[in-house]
Amino acid sequence: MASKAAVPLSQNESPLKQSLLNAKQSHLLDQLQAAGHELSGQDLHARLRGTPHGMGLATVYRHLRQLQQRGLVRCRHLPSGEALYAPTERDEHHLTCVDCGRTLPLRVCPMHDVQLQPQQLDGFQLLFHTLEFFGICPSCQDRQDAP
Amino acid sequence: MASKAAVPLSQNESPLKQSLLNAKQSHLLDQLQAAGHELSGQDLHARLRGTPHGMGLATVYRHLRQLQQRGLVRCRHLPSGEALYAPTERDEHHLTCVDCGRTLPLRVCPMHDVQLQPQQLDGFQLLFHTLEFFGICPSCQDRQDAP
DNA sequence: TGTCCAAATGAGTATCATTCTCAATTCGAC
DNA sequence: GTCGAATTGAGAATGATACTCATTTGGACA
Ligand SMILES: [Zn+2]
Ligand SMILES: [Zn+2]
Ligand SMILES: [Zn+2]
Ligand SMILES: [Zn+2]
Repeated sequence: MASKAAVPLSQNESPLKQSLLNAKQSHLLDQLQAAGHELSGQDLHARLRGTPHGMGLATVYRHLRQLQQRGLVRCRHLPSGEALYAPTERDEHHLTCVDCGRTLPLRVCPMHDVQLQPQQLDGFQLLFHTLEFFGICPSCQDRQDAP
Repeated sequence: MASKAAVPLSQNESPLKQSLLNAKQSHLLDQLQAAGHELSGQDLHARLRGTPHGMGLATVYRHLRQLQQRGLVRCRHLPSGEALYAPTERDEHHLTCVDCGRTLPLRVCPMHDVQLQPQQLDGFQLLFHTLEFFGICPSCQDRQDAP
């Protein structure tokens, strides 16, 4: 993640992002995009500490909420209750073991081309979705069969 | 606890349910099915208090976890962090406003007939899924347009 | 450049759902 | 009835997130 040539805000920066985000929000989004995987609020706070873009924990959570409200970031909750954040542009979901908690990323989003009926939307402007699968992983299946 | 001859457990009781659940777990599941909508752990504890099926909060959460591990119950987390539980047999999902939090139940599950590729499952035994949509409700759209 | 106000910030504190601890109780087998 | 194992629940601990409020920042304006 180190760096992309000093260009703080990436090239794929959208007009939306430019017009609506302040510097700290952009840094959070950059961090999430660069990480390549989900991060918790605490993770983000820890990663930015010491860098020129460090910010307080309260600010991290405040901006994560706003990024969600703009549809740029989505979060899911682990069974532990911890919330993990990811950019919505990365349309990834997971398969999680209800027993040991092991998590497996899915390569494609099964909702990719499924459309919600406009009548179901009831006027809502759709921003993003969360989709998670739960099951029992192979090793937990074995443990259950022969304990 | 009181009696079981009296058939407190409903007629739709499946073999799975009979063989794997104890009395308290069945009462929790019955309560969730009877409610017709999602309930939090606190809700369940409050509803059962005073009835012959009352149980401690710790027990409620313990059994909710086990019901999830058996694939009989699923939960989703509100932005507030509160977890809401529902029976997996009720395949319902929601559309939630990221601004005011208003929630709209969807009538049908868009994943209903979408199948996950076996190769994606990597040996997992699939139990259930969670799917939630997020957007901006009509009244919050208005407020944003003309503040 | 100096003054002003509104918005943004963050250290510390509060909240609150969930989990943990462990002594007491219940269950089941003999 | 007795004994060990499993279940239970009251209360305390945990931990992520939200809140408070005094301070800082930033830009408009003179
Ligand atoms: Zn597992
Ligand atoms: Zn998706
Ligand atoms: Zn709204
Ligand atoms: Zn569904």
